[in-house]
Amino acid sequence: MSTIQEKRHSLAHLLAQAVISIYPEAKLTIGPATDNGFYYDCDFGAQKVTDHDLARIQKEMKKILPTWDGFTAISKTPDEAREFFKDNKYKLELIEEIISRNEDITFYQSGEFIDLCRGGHVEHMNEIDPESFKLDRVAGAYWRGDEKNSMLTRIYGLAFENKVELDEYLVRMEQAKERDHRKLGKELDLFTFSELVGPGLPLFTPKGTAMRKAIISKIQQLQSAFDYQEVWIPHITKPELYMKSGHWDKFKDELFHVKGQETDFVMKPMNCPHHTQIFASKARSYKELPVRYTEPGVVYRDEQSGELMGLGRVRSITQDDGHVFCTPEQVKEEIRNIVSIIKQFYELLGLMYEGNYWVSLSFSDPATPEKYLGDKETWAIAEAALEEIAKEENLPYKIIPGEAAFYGPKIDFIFKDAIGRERQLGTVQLDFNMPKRFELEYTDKDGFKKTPVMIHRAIAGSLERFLSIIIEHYAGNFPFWMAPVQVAIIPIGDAHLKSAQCLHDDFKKLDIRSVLLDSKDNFGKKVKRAKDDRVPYFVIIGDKDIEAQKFTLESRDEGPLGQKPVEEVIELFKGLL
RNA sequence: GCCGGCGUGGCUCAGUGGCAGAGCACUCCAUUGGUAAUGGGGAGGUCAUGGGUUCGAUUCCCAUCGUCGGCUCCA
Repeated sequence: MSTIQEKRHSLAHLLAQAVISIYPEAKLTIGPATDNGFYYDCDFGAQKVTDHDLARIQKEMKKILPTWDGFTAISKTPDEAREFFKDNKYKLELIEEIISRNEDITFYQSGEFIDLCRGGHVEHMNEIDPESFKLDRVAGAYWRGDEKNSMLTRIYGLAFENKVELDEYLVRMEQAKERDHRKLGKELDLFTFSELVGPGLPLFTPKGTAMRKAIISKIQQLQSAFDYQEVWIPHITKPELYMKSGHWDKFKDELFHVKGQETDFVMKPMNCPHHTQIFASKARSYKELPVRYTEPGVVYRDEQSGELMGLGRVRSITQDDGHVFCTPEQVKEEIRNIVSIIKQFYELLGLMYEGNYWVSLSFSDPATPEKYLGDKETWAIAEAALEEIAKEENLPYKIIPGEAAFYGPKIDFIFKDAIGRERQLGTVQLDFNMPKRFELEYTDKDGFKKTPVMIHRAIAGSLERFLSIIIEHYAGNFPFWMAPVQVAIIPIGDAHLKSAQCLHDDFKKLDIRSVLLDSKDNFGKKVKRAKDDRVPYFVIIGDKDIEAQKFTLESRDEGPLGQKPVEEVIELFKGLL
């Protein structure tokens, strides 16, 4: 019995044959299996292939499928291979690479169709259920993933063991759409975009802003154990700041440039260089280290328009940023403290459990040293330190070369989102380079000036991206502390309005976000509004409650909780903050 | 930025080469109600924007903008 990946890869061959029989001029390139199906990248030349053509191609695949039995390997000499694909520059490029690696060149034949392929197919095509796959969409993809190359047309197919599994997948995708943060953001009135303001620039409504504040203050609460000091910096700077930090060479094209009357400025795309200048503002002693600055700062990046996606990728980004300046001896403890904040925060959100997250030790790529600041030895020390901590903290880590920031290696926390996609959230970054470039120093015990180490960290990362993930994670059913509206107060009739208003005022004094549903809607409609808004609790006030001097309480997650005296309601809510 | 799809009241969507439609939301009137939509009226749209074809374009064509799915990028 063949594996699902072998089936998927075999379907890629079938797709290629279907493409060729409909578009004989098309040039095939590569066609691998993916984790939900397969694709084939084709060069259709001037011919335009769109989603509307998929049905026809799929029909052709189903027509060819029963005519194939298995895959026969054919060995070819380099010259035979070159001759076979003499009209296909993509395959020729692949063939030359295989030759240069001294590997055998294999072709596989199925039916009339022959393709360059290293293998991994089903033994017989009758293992493939014709109802188990479906062409999904067309997309553009650069040849070899390089944007300098020409763009090919990629045809994506979905494929599973059988129709039931395929249908289940399609249902899961439909369900994912239901919790899409863009849809829920609109329904729950959390944020909006304006064509006048521009793409990638989200505007947060009062409700969305309440959530942002709740998240920021939760992080502040968790980090308060570690003596962070809040700072504030302007949103623009002279470009010289980034020339000195090293950001300029790498990112100058992605900065927003601001033309002043006499001097030109740029919008800050990150906070660290500004923060170094606060550290540098006076002489520092080893006695005051570590110095820990934090700021929920907004940065601006001119992201490519095609990259923007709801709150997932924006041009105005709020970072729950923090920078620690410390001695080399203090590095490990500081990083451990940050890891502990990240752990607490994501445990609270129910994301931090075995199997749902992993840790990327994002290291430099030795093959491309020009991408990084500083010398090899410093990098080796920094990377060794991070790995040591990851081991000591028992983090499920993998070393990912080439994922480092240009100034230092990172510990990135990667969580699975609502539909199983991996999303990077918290990050700790070790930086020996920027302090040197900014000539930061402190006077050590021995009276000598020394360079501090800088640690960059973010708990939520980008607040916007964090929100997009958390909205989908909870499907809008936010925990009490984060919910934009925490309690809905529902008076049954006008006679109960006064009492409802009193309770509303009590909540306000306690910083509990309540809403009083005092419209003329009838009771059922008010209940519907509270439920539609996914308010965690609602309180009902009617004759029975006023008589009993209690309130009827209902929880979104647990259902009716019966009548409670006001003190008990308030105690319950305080406990949830 | 690149490849492809899609743009109709605030929202969700019908519809058509010949007067622009519904439900929800909004507003007004009546209804005074105990767990998911009370009834009736009203207002609201240059059919994304700009060109073109046509007697006539929301509808067909082109461009721009926005958005969605990918690719590339991500300090």
